[in-house]
Amino acid sequence: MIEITARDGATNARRGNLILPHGTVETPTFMPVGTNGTVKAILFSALEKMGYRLILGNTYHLYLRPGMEILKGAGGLHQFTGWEHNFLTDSGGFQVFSLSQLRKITPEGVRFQSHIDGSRHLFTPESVSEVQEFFRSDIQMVLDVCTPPGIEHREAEDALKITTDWAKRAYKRWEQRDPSYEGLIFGIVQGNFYKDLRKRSAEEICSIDFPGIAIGGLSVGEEKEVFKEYLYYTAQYLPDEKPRYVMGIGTPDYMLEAVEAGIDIFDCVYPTRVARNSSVFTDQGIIALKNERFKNDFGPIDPECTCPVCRQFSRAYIRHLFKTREILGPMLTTEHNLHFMYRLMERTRESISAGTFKSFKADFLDRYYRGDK
RNA sequence: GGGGAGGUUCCCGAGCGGUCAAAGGGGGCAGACUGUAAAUCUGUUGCUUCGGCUUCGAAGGUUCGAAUCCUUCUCUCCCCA
Repeated sequence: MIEITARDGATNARRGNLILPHGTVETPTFMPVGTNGTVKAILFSALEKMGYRLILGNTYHLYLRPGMEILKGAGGLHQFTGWEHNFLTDSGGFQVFSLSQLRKITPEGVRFQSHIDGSRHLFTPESVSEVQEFFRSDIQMVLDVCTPPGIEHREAEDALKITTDWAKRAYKRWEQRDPSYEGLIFGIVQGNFYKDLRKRSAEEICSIDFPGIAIGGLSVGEEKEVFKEYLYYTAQYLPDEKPRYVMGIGTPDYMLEAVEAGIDIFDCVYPTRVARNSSVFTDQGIIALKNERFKNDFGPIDPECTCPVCRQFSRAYIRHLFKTREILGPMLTTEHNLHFMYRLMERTRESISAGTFKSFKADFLDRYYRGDK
């Protein structure tokens, strides 16, 4: 559940505490993505030190490797990985989307082939909930059908219907969980880029008493203006008293839009993925450290940043690490980017409490877009 | 001293008479990345006033035409003495 501790007033932005089995998470919050039970290129201890209390794991990947036997044997994801705070686990719905050539959706569930060894598997809303229970996931996500922009209304509606049906089945299965398992389950709104379908999906999903609601199917290749339009449009139908989660967004501009729309949680591979490709966030935009112009730049990534990386290492050195393909390069940029994201959320929360979110967002984005890196 | 192999665009390396400014790697440069099949992928990499111009160790030669054939020189590596 979520307790709202402050509201911005001028916008729908809100601050709160998300109470979960492995501790409270301050919202709005960004979740780093840890697909395989690790946030790539960084230690849990570093995440913890930054302040992260909730990260994402992936059902699809963990189910395939190491597999259920090992995860059950370990006693769940926390025990297996050593991450002592919360895990939200994605259902595999997105992999059904992104690995579309390897799967077939039926009303029963999704049949798919492993991208690793081609082996055949079936995910149903029930089985996916059960798997996530075995993970001892703090927030499990329902299996859903995520669709790309540009499809016909008819096709989007079909996906919506299946998503709603699966949501009901998943919720029912979750209600029958083992009493010792305290994890929550979130429903996911779909509806593609059709307003009637978004509204309908939101109403159908919200009619089920999920402890939290996610907006899915955004940031799947549509234009930013379209993203914003459907974000705000969909968010208005979500219940105020429940945690709200927009799946798959993670650039400062998208995140601040989501906060303004009243969203509490987001996740994204972006900050960690681009970090491994040498891009780093600063208040003045994103820069690619592998670029030649940084070879003699002995200053920190971001002079305003207080992270350990910025205190100790220069742009020129990190560029050198990337040019030489040293593993430390991605490690340092990942740490910086996650620190940046945490700080951005922290500043966002502070501005909501102060009632200055609107101007904080405007000022931040003004500098961010202006560049001057 | 004798015998053999070879010098290709930043590097390695293919090419062995025209379709070659020259395959393929590497390196360089740039771009992309948004519920992670990603420490990945894509583009580009002689000069150009875009008509061309210069380039395959050097200099000559054969040919309509040469990185590719011939001669000499030069350098490198290997084997034998």
